[in-house]
Amino acid sequence: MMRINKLTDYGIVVMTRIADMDQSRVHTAREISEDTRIPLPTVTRLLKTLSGNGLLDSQRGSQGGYSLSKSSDDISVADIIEIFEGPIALTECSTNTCKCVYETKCSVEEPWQKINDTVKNALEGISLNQMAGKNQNEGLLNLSMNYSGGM
Amino acid sequence: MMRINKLTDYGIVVMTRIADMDQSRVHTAREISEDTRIPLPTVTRLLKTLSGNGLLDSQRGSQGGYSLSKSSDDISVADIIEIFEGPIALTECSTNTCKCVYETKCSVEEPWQKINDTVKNALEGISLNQMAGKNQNEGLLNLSMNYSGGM
DNA sequence: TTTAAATAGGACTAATTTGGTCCAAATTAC
DNA sequence: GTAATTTGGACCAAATTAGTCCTATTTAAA
Repeated sequence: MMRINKLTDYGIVVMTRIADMDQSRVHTAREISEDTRIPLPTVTRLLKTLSGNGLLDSQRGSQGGYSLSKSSDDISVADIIEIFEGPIALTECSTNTCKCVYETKCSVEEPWQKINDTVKNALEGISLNQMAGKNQNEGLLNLSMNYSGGM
Repeated sequence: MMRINKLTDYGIVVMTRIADMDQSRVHTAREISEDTRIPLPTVTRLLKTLSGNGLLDSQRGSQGGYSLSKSSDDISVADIIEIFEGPIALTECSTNTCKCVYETKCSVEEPWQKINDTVKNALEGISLNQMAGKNQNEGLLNLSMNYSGGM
């Protein structure tokens, strides 16, 4: 199905949610978990990863929490995906460091790079702002998954 | 890393290889395995899947083998990927049948579909012909993987 | 008509990845 | 000092993926 990972998808959900929240204060993991219905331990992990990679600012201690490190206009979907999945590369050959075994330069390398660039551009072209819609969308949850009936 | 699966990648290698071969005759699994260095049992499986899904014609029995079911111009990378991975859909929300749990129509749905369409178009836009290069490329092997040292 | 060379179909296992949870430490506001 | 948080990392279970193998069927040719 050529999916991005669930956690990556959750990551986007979480970021989108934060982008939709009051930017004047920080938000706790608990708050975000309740809003998104994603279990707290998982949200915790996502937020740690996101802040560890500079997409969120964190504030420790009581009254602490997370907030966007920059404007939602300046955060792309690609940014988030790359944090959870590494560089966007559909195959080994998509990267510039393709090491084909039997060819000094195999013929599929170039088309793959073209494909990959297209995909990458598509993902870089969508900002968090666009994802959020910047209108009310409470309790967003873009996955048809199992947090409805409690797995 | 947001990769397509290894088997899908192999599938593309195999199809590309066949596209580069003499179109006037059929080619056996053994022959393709030797050319690509992908182990025979795996190649066998790939070919079965590809022919079962109409991308290859097969001829049973002695002197049998596989050949492209249509011109390499008319086979896209997307065709191959979809056989191994199902419809191209980066997230559940990418499909038209997104069933968001808490929203009648969540806000991320539309951007995801846009992203997905872009990706899909990119993959549909590259024909096998382009992948093959249609010039000599013996023993192509576009994966930096472990069939050099024999696993 | 027998035999050898192929594909077809599917079961099975091992390896890897992913998803999800939990705990102890550090930090900070009150 | 205490309660509320994030930080860091270990850990396990579940799911997916990769890869192999066996048997049946088909066909060309001896």
